[in-house]
Amino acid sequence: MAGVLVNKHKVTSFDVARVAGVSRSTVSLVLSGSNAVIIAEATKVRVREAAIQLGYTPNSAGRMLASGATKTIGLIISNPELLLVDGFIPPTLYAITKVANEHGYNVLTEGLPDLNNDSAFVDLVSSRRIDGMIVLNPRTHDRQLEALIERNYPVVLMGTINHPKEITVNIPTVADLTQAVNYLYKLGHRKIGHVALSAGGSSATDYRIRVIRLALQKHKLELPEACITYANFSAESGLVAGRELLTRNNGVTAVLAGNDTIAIGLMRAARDLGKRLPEDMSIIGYDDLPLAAYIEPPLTTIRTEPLIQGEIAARLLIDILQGRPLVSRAVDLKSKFIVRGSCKAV
Amino acid sequence: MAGVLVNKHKVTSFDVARVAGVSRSTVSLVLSGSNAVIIAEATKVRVREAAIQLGYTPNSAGRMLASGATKTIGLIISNPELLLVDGFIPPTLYAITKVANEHGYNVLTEGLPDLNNDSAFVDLVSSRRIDGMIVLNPRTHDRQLEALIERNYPVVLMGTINHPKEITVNIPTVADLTQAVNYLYKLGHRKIGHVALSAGGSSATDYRIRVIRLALQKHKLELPEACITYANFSAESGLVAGRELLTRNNGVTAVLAGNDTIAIGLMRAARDLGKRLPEDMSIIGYDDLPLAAYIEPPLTTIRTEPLIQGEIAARLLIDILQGRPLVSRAVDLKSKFIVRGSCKAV
DNA sequence: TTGTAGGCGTTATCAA
DNA sequence: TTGATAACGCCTACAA
Repeated sequence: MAGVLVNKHKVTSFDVARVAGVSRSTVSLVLSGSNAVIIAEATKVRVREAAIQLGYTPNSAGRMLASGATKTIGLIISNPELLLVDGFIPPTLYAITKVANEHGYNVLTEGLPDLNNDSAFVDLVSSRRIDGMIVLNPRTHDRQLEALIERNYPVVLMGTINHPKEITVNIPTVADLTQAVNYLYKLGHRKIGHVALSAGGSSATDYRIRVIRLALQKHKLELPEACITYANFSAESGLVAGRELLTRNNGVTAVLAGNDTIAIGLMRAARDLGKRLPEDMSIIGYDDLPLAAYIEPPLTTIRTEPLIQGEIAARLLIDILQGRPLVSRAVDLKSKFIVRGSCKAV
Repeated sequence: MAGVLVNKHKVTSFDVARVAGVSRSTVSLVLSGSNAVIIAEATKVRVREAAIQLGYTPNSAGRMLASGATKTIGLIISNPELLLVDGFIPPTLYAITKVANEHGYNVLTEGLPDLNNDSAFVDLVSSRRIDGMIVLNPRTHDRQLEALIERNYPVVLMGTINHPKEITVNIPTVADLTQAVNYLYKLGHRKIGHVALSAGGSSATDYRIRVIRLALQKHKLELPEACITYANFSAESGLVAGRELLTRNNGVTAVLAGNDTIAIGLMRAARDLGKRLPEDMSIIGYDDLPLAAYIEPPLTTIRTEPLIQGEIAARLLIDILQGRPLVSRAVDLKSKFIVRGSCKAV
């Protein structure tokens, strides 16, 4: 009878109890491994053997209903289309799933369909389908998200909506973007452009523009609107926005791209306009995709460590769910400026 | 009282019944929108209003327990590390999540930790946490997976394990790989190499080598082991395996790469060896990543449509779950050979 | 057309 | 140290 993989007939704790000659409560006590009550070793062994013999696995719905915990965390992806073009989400998802599984949690992935709709996570929460959630790229004025945070619902944000009660893991890349700007300055660049990550109004995009401006000011330089165009995460959008930026006759000799993918589109635009890279145009990316080092020219960029971010977010949430004290309510990670070959002195 | 987003106090169907002046069964009937029984319009309205007023959402655990359905599908990722380096999974995940949500299903993502372990999906299945599952890159000799298929458990494979009872969506790229080989032949290449997707023994890898060999035979050409090296999905592995292939003195002038990412690493290897692209070396990728068109040189490749594959897999599974007849138990999709600029006549 | 009653499989609370 | 018993919240016959 060994080797039973999946049982066709439902076997319940009652069956195990019968075979082991104990009550259902005892079965539950033994199998959930609670240390609250002490149970005779012999009984434990009998129960476990019966469970294995019968191929018993506790029914999760029954367990959820009785215990009130789902052992599931929700992963809310604010812009699911980014899965198609951006490199940040997949490693994040990997890290979160890994940590969650290690702690006995499952991950339920939910993409938000569009801005106007009632956010799908409201349903997950109120139907008690998840114990808590991690929100990727949270939207700044999401009323429903704010309401959840205000009620102390277990939420960890990857990114920030600047709510006083939020719990967040974030990479404030001030230092690195500044470093990147200084680097370009030292190479002699005086007209620096920016192909933004997405349309203005998004918090990440606006933040980076602010930081770049600040860094340029230290060198008495500016970032006028004429030196910015707005892409939309993808290489294709980088090509379009890049072409616009480079044909504006603004004298730009170096460009900070919103992410590595956009940088690749931008490179294409530059080449299409007859520019040699990096001789005629210096380009800096953002993210450090695994392939950034291998493209031509190897991309100088800013590494944002999605793996580590995801891992920390998951740990934070699980700490909350298990009632452990938090290390910190706002974990700020360090990014890193990676110099490769896509920039050159003027 | 309107605008209640999430209720602190649990509100059950009993409360709704009380407020609406009906019984709990009526509440259930109305809210689950079953057409089995006809209910007076006025009653429906009263129930719905009461539900909204109280901020009632049915408890999913209760529902699962009573109905036996979880409205959740499991997405099993056989090699979760691929999330870090390969471009195929993210769009697949996107498509599956989208279709599932549209049909009222949630998606539970589960990565398989390693080969020796009991596959994690066994637990998902036997604890009745999911109604069915989609398996990405299924492993050829996974006994547990085979057992599930034999018991007619609802599983859709993306890829194949050659089980007579499997339900699968697959892209047999014979035609395109052959076309790619012919294309290189017409350009005058007579020594064609291959940087394989992964170590030999994997079904996708072996399949492609077979197809390439067959195509070459038509031209009286061969693919000896000296002209193959084995990468491991990533650009980095493509660099290493590419370097090995190109330094073997095998006279190779064109290479088929296991995927686009590997192709990018291979390009790096070629450049590092002083080769100009595409003049000194023709390269063909596989997948058509969104950025394949933008790198330098633009990558000639084979498009595998992960979006469409994911969508079909999800539809198939939902059809099964809802008891609809299947269009087909083995959906074969067409890939497409995309000519760009990474190949040149010798 | 609506209400009653029972059951789904587990955990938690007592009492023994 | 173990066992009864009562929730948990919903669905579904079946009866009215």
